[in-house]
Amino acid sequence: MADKARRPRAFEEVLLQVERRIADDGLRVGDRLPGERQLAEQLQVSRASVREALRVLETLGVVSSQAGRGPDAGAVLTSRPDSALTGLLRLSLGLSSLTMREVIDTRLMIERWSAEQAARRAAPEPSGAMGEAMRAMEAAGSAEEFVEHDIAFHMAIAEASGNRLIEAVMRALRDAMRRYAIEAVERLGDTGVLREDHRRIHAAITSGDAAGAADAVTAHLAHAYPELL
Amino acid sequence: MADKARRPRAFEEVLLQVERRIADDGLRVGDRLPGERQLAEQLQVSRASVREALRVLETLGVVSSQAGRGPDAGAVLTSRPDSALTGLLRLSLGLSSLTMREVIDTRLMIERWSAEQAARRAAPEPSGAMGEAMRAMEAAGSAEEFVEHDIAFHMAIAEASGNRLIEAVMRALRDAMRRYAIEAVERLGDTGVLREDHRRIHAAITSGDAAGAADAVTAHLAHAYPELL
DNA sequence: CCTGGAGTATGGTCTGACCATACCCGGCAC
DNA sequence: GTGCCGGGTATGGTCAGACCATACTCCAGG
Repeated sequence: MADKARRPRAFEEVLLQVERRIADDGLRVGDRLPGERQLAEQLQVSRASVREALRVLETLGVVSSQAGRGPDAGAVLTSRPDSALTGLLRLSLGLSSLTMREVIDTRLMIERWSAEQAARRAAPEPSGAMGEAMRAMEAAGSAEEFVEHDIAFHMAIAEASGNRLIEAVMRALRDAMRRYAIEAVERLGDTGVLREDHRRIHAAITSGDAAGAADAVTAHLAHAYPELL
Repeated sequence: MADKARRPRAFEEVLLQVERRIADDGLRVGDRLPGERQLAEQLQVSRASVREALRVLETLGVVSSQAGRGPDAGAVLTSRPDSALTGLLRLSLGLSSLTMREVIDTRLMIERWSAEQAARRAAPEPSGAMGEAMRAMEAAGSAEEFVEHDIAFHMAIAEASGNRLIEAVMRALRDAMRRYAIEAVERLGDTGVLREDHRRIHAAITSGDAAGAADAVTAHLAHAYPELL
């Protein structure tokens, strides 16, 4: 007999219906969902079940709830995948179901790819975010501060890749491993090597040297996490 | 005054406490959380709020709830990040906040990397999962069936990379784009090119040819999604 | 020793109430 | 007429308590 496939829970039904409505009605970011009470009546479930479904959607970064009244109130469709990914990774690391090695390897894969893409596009770098982050790192007074600007530097590369999915994953990775990165910097003591790496990466990208950028990224991570690579 | 930082909601407090407990008590996968009623009393919130928090954790793939009694009942810590990632991607695609191009590009990045890693490890492929999937694809009678085994083939590569995070992301990607993949196969009509690609990828990996495996993967995706690459 | 049913702990769901927030709008003061 | 101010109201946030469904535990009886 095998697959029992237990009766779906009420909130799962709500989830399906809402998802279907998003697809069928062509709802976009910024549109509003019906109120909790209204949704409950339409789907013949209790408001509590509707709320559980909305909580799931909120966790997935698909809706954002605001109390009160007016155009901004209620459950509004949004799109912020980062927070969900971050929570996911942080908890997975907390549960030791992922090793830091796996996270760093993933980061290496993403950063090599992003740097290559960014170098191929070459031109843009309109915001000058990478340069600004590099300057801020020079002036950083603590490991925390240094890492903060380091994240900004690497996120600028991910943004320059032009792929929002990869950018979101990268953001989540960095957020989840922030503490670990700070410890790594403290352990390292001198950040001179890292800053020099950044200069090389930046130079390779702005000069359009994709292969050089990828190699520089690889060397950089090896310097930052010698215990892993 | 700027940052109001509205009062945290009750379930968010529960979330924090549970997360803290996981870290402090060193809880591992398989351990159980207190019952909903007990948690509600300990944290001085209603059971509804506890349930909303648990629903979030379940969404993130951190706990799994089972009714009834006994060792397997209650909220058990698990680790299945795939489902959360899948929902996230599926909804993001539904909301058009991600394009298929971004998803395919990400897939290309992951598959190239996985194939390279798998080739470097070379030896294993103990389960013969790749070969089995290839045989099943030969016998497939419909696009749906073909894609199902195609997913199995590519997941076998991701598994062979040895990185569970990347494997989880890959699983989510394939699940979220299943429908799109089926349509692509139907549009293509003849799967001969794809099957030949699979053979080349498999041969490169088993012979330890990392660069060849990566190139074969790139060619494969270009054949499958000519409109994008 | 085995078997079956009562007991019970757990999640799943519903109801109905009340609070907090924030817009909307009408009326009042100027 | 203009402006402010306060009630009305729709929305999410929270709670308490009840009942149902499920599945293990344990003990009585064969």
